[in-house]
Amino acid sequence: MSQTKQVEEKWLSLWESAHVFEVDPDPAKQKIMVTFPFPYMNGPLHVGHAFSASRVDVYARFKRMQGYNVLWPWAWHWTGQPLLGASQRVARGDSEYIRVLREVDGVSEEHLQRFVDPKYMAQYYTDEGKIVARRIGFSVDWRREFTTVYPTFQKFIEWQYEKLKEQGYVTRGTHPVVWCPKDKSPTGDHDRQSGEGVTAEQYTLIKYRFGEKFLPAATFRPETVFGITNLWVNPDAMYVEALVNGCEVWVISVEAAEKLREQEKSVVVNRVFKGGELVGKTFESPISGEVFPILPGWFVDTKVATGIVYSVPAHAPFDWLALKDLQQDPGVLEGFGVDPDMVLRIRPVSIIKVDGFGVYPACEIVEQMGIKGQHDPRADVATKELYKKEFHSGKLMDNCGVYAGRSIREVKDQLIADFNKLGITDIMYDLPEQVVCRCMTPCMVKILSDQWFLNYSNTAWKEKARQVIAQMKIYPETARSSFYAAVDWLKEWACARTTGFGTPLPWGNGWIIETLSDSTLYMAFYTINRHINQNNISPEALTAKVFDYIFYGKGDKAKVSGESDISTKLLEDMREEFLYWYPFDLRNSAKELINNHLSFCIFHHAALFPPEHWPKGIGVNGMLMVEGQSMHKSKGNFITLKGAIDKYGADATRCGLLIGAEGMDDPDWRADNVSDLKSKFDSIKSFVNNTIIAGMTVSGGQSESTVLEHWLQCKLQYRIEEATLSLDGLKTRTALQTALFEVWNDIRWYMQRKNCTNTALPVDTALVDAVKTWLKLLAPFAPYMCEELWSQMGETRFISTAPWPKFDESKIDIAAEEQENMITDLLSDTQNILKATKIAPKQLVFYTAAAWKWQVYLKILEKASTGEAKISELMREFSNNQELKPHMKDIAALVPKIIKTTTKLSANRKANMLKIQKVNEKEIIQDALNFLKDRFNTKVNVYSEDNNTETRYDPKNRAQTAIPYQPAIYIE
RNA sequence: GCAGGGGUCGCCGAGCAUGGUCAAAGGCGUAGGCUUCAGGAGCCUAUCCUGCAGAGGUUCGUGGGUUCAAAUCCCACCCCCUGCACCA
Repeated sequence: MSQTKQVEEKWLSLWESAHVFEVDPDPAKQKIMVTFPFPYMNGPLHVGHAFSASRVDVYARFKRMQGYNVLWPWAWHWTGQPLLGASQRVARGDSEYIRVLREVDGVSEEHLQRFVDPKYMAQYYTDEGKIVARRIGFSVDWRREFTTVYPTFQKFIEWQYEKLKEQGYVTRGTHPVVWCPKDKSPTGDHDRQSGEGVTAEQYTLIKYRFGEKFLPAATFRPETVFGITNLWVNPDAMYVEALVNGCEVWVISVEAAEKLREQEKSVVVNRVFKGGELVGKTFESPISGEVFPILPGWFVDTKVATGIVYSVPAHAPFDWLALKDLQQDPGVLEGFGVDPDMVLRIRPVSIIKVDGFGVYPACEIVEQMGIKGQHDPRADVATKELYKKEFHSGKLMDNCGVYAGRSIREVKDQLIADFNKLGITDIMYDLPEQVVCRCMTPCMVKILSDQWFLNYSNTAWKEKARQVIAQMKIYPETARSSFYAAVDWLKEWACARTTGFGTPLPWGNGWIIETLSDSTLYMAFYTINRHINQNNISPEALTAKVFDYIFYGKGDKAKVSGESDISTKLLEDMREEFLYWYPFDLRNSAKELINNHLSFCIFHHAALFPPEHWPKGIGVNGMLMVEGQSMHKSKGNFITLKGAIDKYGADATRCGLLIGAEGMDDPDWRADNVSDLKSKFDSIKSFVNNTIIAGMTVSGGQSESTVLEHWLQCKLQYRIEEATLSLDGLKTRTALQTALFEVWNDIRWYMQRKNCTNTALPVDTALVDAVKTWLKLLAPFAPYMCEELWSQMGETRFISTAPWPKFDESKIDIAAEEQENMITDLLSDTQNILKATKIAPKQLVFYTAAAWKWQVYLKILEKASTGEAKISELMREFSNNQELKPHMKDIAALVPKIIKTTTKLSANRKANMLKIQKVNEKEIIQDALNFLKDRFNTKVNVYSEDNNTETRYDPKNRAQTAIPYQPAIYIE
């Protein structure tokens, strides 16, 4: 077993046997409750789950170290259709699916056999999931675990839905769905063989009068009815005359008759015939009463809508092309009894004025694009482009009745409503593309009647949901607008279906609450489920009155206890536990859930809980990519969490995920980066062991407390501040970067400056403290490594519960900071010169500025930080100064130079320099001499400009160019 | 199409609210050096272009504009991601 794995197992079992993450209410402590949407158990946990959940865990661990009582519960989602579908695919022997189960999920043959039972499958993944969720180090209180098919949980859901219904949030209605006629069930994306993402589109049927009968022509653009010239039917396809809803006879395609039967229409076919029979006859527009001919259109696809299409050649490229073809080749009309002259007389009727086009946009665009005929594929492109333009910028012309002068955009909905009222239109749904069910049956649109909805259209409910958002923290803040947009946009949501796992609607016959609708309020259930699990409370005992008492404090507890067989003590405990933990402080998930799950959660809390129990914070993050691509089992880039931990260990996996992104950006999992991270952790381990722990034994705790130690401690304070602020804002990436790399860089710089890299030299207590702080800052991210090193450094308690470092103002040492700033500036200036001159140095000499220059420098700084440094003003002041007077000639040259360099300084540094006043640069450089020698691998000397010229080595007379904080440099 | 979020120096990414401190943090990669029996790791240095003295030039999706000054503000355009429903 690898060392990493040993360490992981060791600490996991120590945490668990010490019950570190099992938390009960503690009135003495402030609480934090964090949650992560329960994962759906039709497959193993993967690195995508781990990314979102790791953010939760890091936050939980951080808050725990800050002294909060932190609850982080977990559960498993079994509700819904996919588990059944998956199980059926195994039962059916779907070889591709089974291959994936074997190779990606790593399911053994023995288990696979039993996957024909969906519950077995779900239990398998749940068990596996729990093992990896523990291994990755999630600090979960497992006593509160459940799956959504637990009868006790279902009692909670029943209670929730009864409440929603009481308050009028549940409504009934009809809804079009993509439907598999064989399964007799809605076919969601997951159940489809092909046609993913396809949804029903609504056509307007304009019922043209055809004697006593009707020709319902389907369109998305009913406004074009004003520009009709003729109808198209496919002369070779089969049509029917059918009695629709017992009152009207419709002429439609055979396929359409089938489809309309599923759309709440009774359709009785009287007669079947060939479309050619219709050609040459005439019909009447219901709007104008005008009479038009029926012409042959072989392009008409009877599988689409009604198979009857009306022609608007002025605005529809296809219609124009088809008409032109007929006019140019009248021969095809033979045998239909159509007068070719009549066809030749047909002229487009323009009804829409659109920018960039003349009277007949369709004719123009066909001309412009050089489209040859109706079979030219670009005809489709032209159609799309023209439709778009007309919809957005088109205005209806005078021949459009009451709609004249209005834009299509603003008038469309009104027009459809008006036509409906007049009874001249109907609606029909159809699929824009073919959809095939997993059972290989082509799907159609069905209108489900008596469907149950959650009425998210309810304006009062929306308003309440907005209030929930307003009082909540959103991480990152930029996502807030998405939540408001989601609340505005949500409308009726079908909350029940007839198949799959889940809780039956308490009042509905055979309806099961669907999966997104049973995941909205359950966070409250975590608070009490510990008691339910531990006391084996039966589902029967969990009556509505029990929940009313626990969540609302309603009713007399003695009476409730008597009726439910739950002791009053237990009832009280549950009530208190709920009140203690609720509301949750953070719920974190991927951004794709904003529009459904997370918004539903907001809605349901708004509906059922008072403001004091409304969610306090929601976090969203991007979608995990793998090597730059979205992760899919089918793409072969699917990474299970188990696989990742086995390969890189828990710490590197966590950090590899979190270093990828924060905010709404999509993190990218790159195997190379994760293994780099793993080896980085290895070197941290060896650094702590070989340098720090070994050094501690040599030195036995010496403390030098030089400026360098102060500098290290000071820097650390900034890192603490940055990491703490970042974590409070759930900026896990910034926090990790600070905790890992920035602190590391500080420590490295310290080590270099002390010339104590590598070997087991004595280490200063300041360094030991710094390393301990470092481990604490890293502990939420890499808990296993940190526990291990923490204990190796002699600490006997868990780092997981050690106090989080606090920013300590007293450790800020601006003089130390400026000293090191000066050294780094000197270093980079020298290197810059070396690079430009390409000199191989024999000797380096630094000259620090004369004392009088400091007076000048500080005066300029003072001026620059309060306002503008004016040269003339400064010169006047300096010439009045007796000490400076002798240097006026030099000062004249110096002042503009200093002004230039000081403008480059940050306001913060200027302020610090002013506070410190003059520093002894020579001494500082003197102290850094060994370091500088090392760095440049040559002799280094330092002189002060004040020194006597004779004792100073300065062959090129550089010393005079020295400026405070910018010593002159001479390279030999 | 609609809604929300984005486009930064080889890559990943900070910065943009509150314009100047920005050739623009940090990480990765690459190159050179040290260390090492060797490999790896570690440590150091460099990494837009130019430059024999700490400097200059050209960059932040594209094109305009505001300003003494724009990665940052305004306008237009192009491109990418997420969602668009009965499905987790």
